Order: sequence, then structure tokens, then C-alpha cells
Amino acid sequence: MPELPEVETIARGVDLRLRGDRIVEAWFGSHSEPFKTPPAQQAEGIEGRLILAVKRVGKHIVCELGERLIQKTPGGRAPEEAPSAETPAPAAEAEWIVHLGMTGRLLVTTPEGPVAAHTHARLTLASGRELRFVDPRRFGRLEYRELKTNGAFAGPGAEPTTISPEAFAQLFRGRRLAIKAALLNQTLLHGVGNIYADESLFRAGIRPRRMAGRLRRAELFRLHTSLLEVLRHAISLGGSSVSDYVDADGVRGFFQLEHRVYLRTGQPCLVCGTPIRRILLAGRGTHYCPVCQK
DNA sequence: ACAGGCTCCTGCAGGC
DNA sequence: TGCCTGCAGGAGCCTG
Repeated sequence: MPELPEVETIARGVDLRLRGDRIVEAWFGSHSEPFKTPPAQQAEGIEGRLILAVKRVGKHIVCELGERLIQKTPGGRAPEEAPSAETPAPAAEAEWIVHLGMTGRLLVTTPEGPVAAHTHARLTLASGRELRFVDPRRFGRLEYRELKTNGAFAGPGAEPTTISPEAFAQLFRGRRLAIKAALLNQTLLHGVGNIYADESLFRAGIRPRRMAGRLRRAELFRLHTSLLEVLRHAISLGGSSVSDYVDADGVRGFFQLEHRVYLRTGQPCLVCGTPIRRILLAGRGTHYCPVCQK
């Protein structure tokens, strides 16, 4: 399931391949679930636009789109170059935002490539390639936004990779819910999902059921450090193990990460040897060491 | 206002 | 062998 490190890896991969390309034509499927913005409006919004950059915001992939070319010119390589030091970067006018949900994938392929089941979007690019959105479970979402109306998409909550320890601790003040549930709440902190919530709590030595508002400052600082470490470690692994993700291969590589508690129910804790325990919390499978986590 | 539970979806694993 | 049930979870929505 894509969380912050996986989304970061995918966004970097798509950015590498699509920056400077142009969306010539957009096709969208008939299922309604993936579309936060109606598909006709998305197609009208993105067709003809230059792709300036692709980045991650929380668990969202944001394609920054520049000015529109009225005339559609399929077939040839996009004449535009990525912005250089001499030419000022063109201003972003709109954003196409992809949320992968549980099972969403972004693929860069040739138009002839076989179309996978559950393909909900196909963008024809000026370079002759296609960007496809595939999502069997349809928990993913596609959205189109114009900057002059909405401003730049900032995500629902705070960014865990840049938040200060003090601001991080402030997020949980007075919160009367389990710290794990608070970590999963995207309006507090965005990008953290089930895996990295469990892993960061283990590394910080904090039980998932502890009430967020009752944690000591030192514990929250420790959690902040652990979360940063686990996210950075996962990004570094994700970058190497799923570098070809957007090409074709799908999810392979996501689960090679070095989990210490996640999905290790009954196996010995790597620190103290106690069997890892599994409980249900906020409707999610939750894994922890009953000895190392207080 | 806030917290917790339900629901959407498909694929897969396990049991009989 | 084949069918059925339950489980997986991000996030929006509803309820208390």
C-alpha cells in the first residue's frame, strides 16, 4: 500500500520521465469512484498542457501543469525543454492530482502496450508515450485544480519530513485518541499510513494504544525522530528497489522494506525476542512489541 | 468539536 | 476442485 516513501519514489520516477512532456489527449474510464473532479472537466482542464514538474504532497502525486497549447500535435517529441538556468521557469497554472489509494499504480508505457484490467485513465503525451492510471480497488482519486481558483495544493495536514519537533509535539496536544490513530489522521500529519505508523512507534518505544495527548514531550520528540528515520530509510530503499515501478512492473519492491513489527505477528522481536503482538486499532491491524513498547 | 465506526472496492487466502 | 467467507486498508461520511 503506497504511503509517503512509496509515493515519493513514484513521484520522482514520473517526474524524471514526464517533465517537459505535454498532455495531448486524455481518456477516462466509466467508473465514477476515481474522479474527485468529473472526468469531462479533467480532460478539458489538462489536455494541451505542459507538464512542468511532478512532486509528492502527503500521499498525493501532484503534476504541475503549465500553459495550454491550443493545437494538438501528437506523434512527435515535445519541443519544450525542462527549464534551464537561463530561461525562467514557466508559471504553473493548474494541477492534476493523483491519489493511489490502496492499489493505484501509475505506468508510463507505449500506446501499444497491453491495457491492464482496471485502467481508469490514459493520457496521450506529445512524446508518443502514455501515462496510465490503474487501480483495481478504486480507492484512488484523480483531481483537477486550477491555481487561480484554489491556490497550490498543500495537502490536508502537516508534512512529516519537514515539520519541526516542536510543531510535531503540538499536533497531539489535548488529543484524546490513541497515538496510532492520530498518526493515521491525515489532517494532522499527512503521508503516514499503517506500516510507518507501526514501525515508527516501535522504534520510539511507544505503545500504539497510548492516548496521544498524554504522551510526554520527550516521547513525542523521540517519535518525531523515529518517524523521520523510518521514512528516510524507506525512501532510500524504495528508490533503489522500485526504480522501474512506473515503467510496468507494478508493486514489486514495496514489501522488501525492513519491517521490524509490521506483519511480524508471533515472530520474535528483533530487539528482545518477545513475540510481536497484533491488535485491532482504529480498524487497522496494529503490530507492536509488548516489552519494548511502553 | 471531536472521536469512533461504517462503507466503499477487488483480490487473495483459508476452510470445508 | 470449487465455492464461500473473511480480511486487507485510505479516507469520506455519518453518528453519538
